[in-house]
Amino acid sequence: MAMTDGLTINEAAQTTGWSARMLRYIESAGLVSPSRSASGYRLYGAGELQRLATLRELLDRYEVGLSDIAFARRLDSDAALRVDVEEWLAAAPQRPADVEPGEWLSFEQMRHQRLIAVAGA
Amino acid sequence: MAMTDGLTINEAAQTTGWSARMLRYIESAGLVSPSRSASGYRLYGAGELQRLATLRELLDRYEVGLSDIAFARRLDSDAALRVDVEEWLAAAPQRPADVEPGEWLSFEQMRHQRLIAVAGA
DNA sequence: GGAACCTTGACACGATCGTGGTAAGGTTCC
DNA sequence: GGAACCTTACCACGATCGTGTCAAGGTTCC
Repeated sequence: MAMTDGLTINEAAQTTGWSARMLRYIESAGLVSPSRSASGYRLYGAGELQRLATLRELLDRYEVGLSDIAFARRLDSDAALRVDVEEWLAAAPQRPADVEPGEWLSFEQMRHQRLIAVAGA
Repeated sequence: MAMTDGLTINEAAQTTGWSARMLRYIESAGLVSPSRSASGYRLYGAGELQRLATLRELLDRYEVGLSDIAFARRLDSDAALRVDVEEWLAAAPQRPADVEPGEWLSFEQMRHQRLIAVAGA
């Protein structure tokens, strides 16, 4: 079976500027996972090549790491994580001053308090 | 002048379970920035103590790193970065098999047409 | 004025990230 | 059947992350 369904890893490397080593690494990070031929060869289609090109742009333009994009992907797929991170970030750096020092609110309590504050505002 | 506006760094460390070293590190990561006394001492108020406690919960519960939360914060404050990351992640979640060029070209338009041509060859 | 804090800066260390190699073995093509 | 690919699995290396510790100096409190 000829591999007409996409580029092999070295062809994809040539095309995108990534090294074959990095293409495997990017796959292990869960960012770009090409399909496989019957015998296990990676086959990069137009979609994967596009993603690899824009991934490079993304990293260069914003000076972020692959692990950052991997975390963003995790934020996208794990709703509970996303909500908790968002709520943590949303917590005001300054206090409404009605919190008693000494007893910390759990996430659920904090969420409840914030909902009350929003509803009452 | 007595520091009645908050806990000093070692008091905050005692209270939250973080080490004083880590409180400075967390501040350097832009996650929890206490106010300062006239002479430069960090003063942790109830809000900061709350954030430190929930930060620990967040890291433990999801096994994420401080750098991940710092990146989430950056995502929150940098709209352009957020949009570009979101669009990258949305481009091809999993195995689109055969993608129509018109679909994903909407992101970063013409610049990639050369790539697409090569991929199609 | 001394003890006990606080500050920034530095050195250190294991763990992980981002890369590159190499080795041992299977696949494709001619 | 051999050249040229591909696979996974390792070793290595500098850079950064998450910590601790220590030094040199300023501040607070008694």
